[in-house]
Amino acid sequence: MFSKSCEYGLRAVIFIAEQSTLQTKVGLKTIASAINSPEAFTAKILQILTRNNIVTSIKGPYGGFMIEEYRLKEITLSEIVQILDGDKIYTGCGLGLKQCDDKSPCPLHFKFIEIRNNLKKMLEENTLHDILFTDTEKNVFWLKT
Amino acid sequence: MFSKSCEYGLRAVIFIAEQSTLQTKVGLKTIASAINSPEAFTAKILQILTRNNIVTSIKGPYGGFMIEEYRLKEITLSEIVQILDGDKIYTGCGLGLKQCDDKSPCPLHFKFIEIRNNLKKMLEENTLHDILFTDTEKNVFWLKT
DNA sequence: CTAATAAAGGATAAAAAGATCCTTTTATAT
DNA sequence: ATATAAAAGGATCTTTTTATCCTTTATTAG
Repeated sequence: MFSKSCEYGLRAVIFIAEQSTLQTKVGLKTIASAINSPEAFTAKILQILTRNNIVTSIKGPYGGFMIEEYRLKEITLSEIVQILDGDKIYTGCGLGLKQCDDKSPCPLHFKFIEIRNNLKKMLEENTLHDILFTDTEKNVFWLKT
Repeated sequence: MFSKSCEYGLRAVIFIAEQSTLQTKVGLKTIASAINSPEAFTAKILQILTRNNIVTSIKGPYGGFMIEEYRLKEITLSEIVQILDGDKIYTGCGLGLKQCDDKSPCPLHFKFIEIRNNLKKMLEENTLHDILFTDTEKNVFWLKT
């Protein structure tokens, strides 16, 4: 569904968000080991997320990554996915046709947009805050990757 | 959503199915140009689909690919997707975690399985026959890739 | 000011997906 | 039987994605 970059990105952001609610800033090593992702690759993804103002980074000793409290209710999963995977997941045809829309639909078009709209809706409706506070086993799942 | 192989495969199968209802067997060149896919790559995909008894191939002059009439109501989109992309689309965690299920769910788990189940249901419920006969502009869309 | 720490960023490498080429096998018409 | 047409299959190449390494920049404590 999502690229590896996007999966790592989402995991990283959710983890950072979680720690941020505890007023804790986290470094790359901590993040990568918590979410079980390759460190250097995760660094690249965090750079992108930093440039796109999803996370805030602080350089130097005692530095790390964090997300401002007020941003938790603003940032949606959709934004993160769009930054890391673009919008092909929202706009792409199921059969990969360039020209496929309501006017000239592929044979799967109408069945497909239904699914895609559900996904889109879900990603747009869920902010980091929502994800953190409907988590059934908060802070626990990370240990089981 | 799907890999390129799977997109080409679905397009090829739908095209072959369409032609098969007209009692017409089609060759690789015809298929690749109709569905706008790379010929040699499409050949590989058709090999896989032949081995998996989705399409029937006939070698030699006047050969080509076809789908038996009675198979049209049996073959679902789901089968084709599973053959070409495996079942990660059905079973994989949205965040890419190995261990993620109802018992130890990732933070997106319950929101995700809803989407995935919709997709699964759609692919399982639609046979080639269904796709062919709910196509709004039958035989036309291929020309517009 | 210096040493140390941590993120940023450039360059490169490895793996996977996508695509092509060429030879072999099978079947058909003449 | 032979020439030909078409799919099967092996080998190889290209591109994209995933991943690593190393140098530079920024920040902090002492």
